[in-house]
This record gives sequence, C-alpha cells and structure tokens, in this order.
Amino acid sequence: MEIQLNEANTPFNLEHTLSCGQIFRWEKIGEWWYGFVGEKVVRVRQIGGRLLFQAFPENVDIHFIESCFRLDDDLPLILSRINRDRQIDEAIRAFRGLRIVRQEPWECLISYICATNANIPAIRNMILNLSKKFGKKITLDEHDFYTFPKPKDFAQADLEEIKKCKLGFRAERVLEVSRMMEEKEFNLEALRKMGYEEAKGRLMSLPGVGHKVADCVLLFSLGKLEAFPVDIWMKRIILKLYPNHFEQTFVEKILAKRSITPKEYEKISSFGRNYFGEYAGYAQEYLFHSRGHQL
DNA sequence: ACATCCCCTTAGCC
DNA sequence: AGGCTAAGGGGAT
Repeated sequence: MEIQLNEANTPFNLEHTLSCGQIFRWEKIGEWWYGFVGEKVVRVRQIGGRLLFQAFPENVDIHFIESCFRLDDDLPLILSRINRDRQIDEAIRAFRGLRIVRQEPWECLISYICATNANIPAIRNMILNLSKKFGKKITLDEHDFYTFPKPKDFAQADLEEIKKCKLGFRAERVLEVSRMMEEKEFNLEALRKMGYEEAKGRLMSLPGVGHKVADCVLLFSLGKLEAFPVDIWMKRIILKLYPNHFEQTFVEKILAKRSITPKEYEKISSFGRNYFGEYAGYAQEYLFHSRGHQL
C-alpha cells in the first residue's frame, strides 16, 4: 500500500525522521526501513512523494502509518511557528520533513529509562537484547524481528536475566516500573488526557524517570509537543546558540560541567518552551539532529 | 527543605 | 590501548 505525500501540505522525510535519534528500533536494510507498528513488523520506503509500506503477518490500515509518523500534524504551520531566528531556520531548511514519531508509551518509557547515561548505539543494543530475550520473533524478508516485551514479561523475569541484556544499573528500574504497571499502580494511558505539567509530575514519580526521561516520553509518545528534552547535547546547543537569553555566569558554569541539576534543567527547558512556543519539541528535534555532534 | 557530590554498568569512540 | 564519554537519575552528605 502507499500514501501520497504532497510536498506543500504534508512535507515528510522518512530518512530524517527515523535516523534523528528519537526512536531506537527501526533499522534500514537495503532500500527499506523495518520497524514495528503494534505487534506487526512493517517495512516502509519513501520514493519522492510516495510512502510505500507493508506489514506482516497481516497488513495494517493506512491510518496506523499516518498516525505513527504524525502525518496528521500540520508541519508547515508548525515549522513557521518555531522558525524564530536564523539558527533554527538553518536546521529547518536542512531537515525539512523530519517529524516527531508517535511511539507507543510503554516502549518509549523503557527505551528512555535505558537511555540514561548511554549513547545511541548502546541504547539500541539494550532494546534489541531485551526484545530478543523477552519478545516474540517474527521473520520477514529472511530477517528476524522481535516484538517489544510487555510489562508482564519483565515483571515475571529475574533481575539477573534483565541485567544480561547489558542494562547495568538500569535493570532494577525497568523491573520495578514493570511491576508497577503490572500491579496497575500506574496508568500510562491516563496521561494522555492530562496537561503537560501534570503528566510530567506523574511520570517523574517512577523510578528511573527524571526531567529528561519524562520530557522524552511526553514528546515522543504522548503528544505533548511543548516538551523540550535537554540532554547533554541540547544543553550545549542552547547555551552556544542562545547565550544572551541566560546570565553569563550561568552559561559559563553549565558549560564547564557535564551533568546539570534539576533546577538548571528547568531553566534551559523552560526557555525552549517559552521561546519556541507550543511546538517547542519540534524545534528541539531539528536542533538536536542538525547540531547534535558538532559542539 | 534544599543544594551539591558522587556513584552507577556498559560499550562506543578516539 | 586505555581513558573518556554517553538523549541522567538517585542516594548520601
């Protein structure tokens, strides 16, 4: 099946969207990107304004794909709103068509708990190891793929089995969060109806979830587009590109050290939300992808 | 109550 | 080849 993309109304770039570091489990093999939509493996390929896709074991409705890639977002409007200066304009021109992906909250939550103090290749490996050990195998095009495990799969597992997936100190957090979900002590879906602040507060009550992880889950899976995650790269990017929006002593202090305190996080993140507005998360992704490894 | 310091597993990168 | 770093969080002080 395929989706027709109109460049003027629905700009989309599959490559930028899947390789910008927001999502960890999609893989490009040959001309196709392989990933999951729910329990089904899906392969996707873009040729100009055509988005081709096919899911396995059975195909999925076109709306699942549109939803997954947030093709319902009015991207031209969003980009015009966040385009506040020459710096972001440059990023937008370089990566126009990059969209926030609508991930499944559970997988997104575990992914970013694993992302703590790790780099992207390491995160991808953790997620893959967990899926191989606790998920179900599905073979497509002679490649093996594994569904993402359910809370129950981790909750029933032994801590050591989770640690074997190279999670290190994150294993306890994954196990505890899974237990909480399994015992119905926490309702991820309920966060959708809440505002940004309330939903963030709830998420941060979970072990392994601080400001950064909560903002990523809110942005990438719960549709809170004002969320502005600040990792070590975003910290550098913001303080280098927008130093005049902060006190000079603050900029020097923060750039000199590696990690930041919750208060310092809030200062940088709320700048992002206020400066870029209701779609600040999109601005964050464009800046992250364009400047991420140059500073 | 509130800040600051320090540790945490592992693997990628240089 | 070995030291540093990484889409940070939490607990002790």
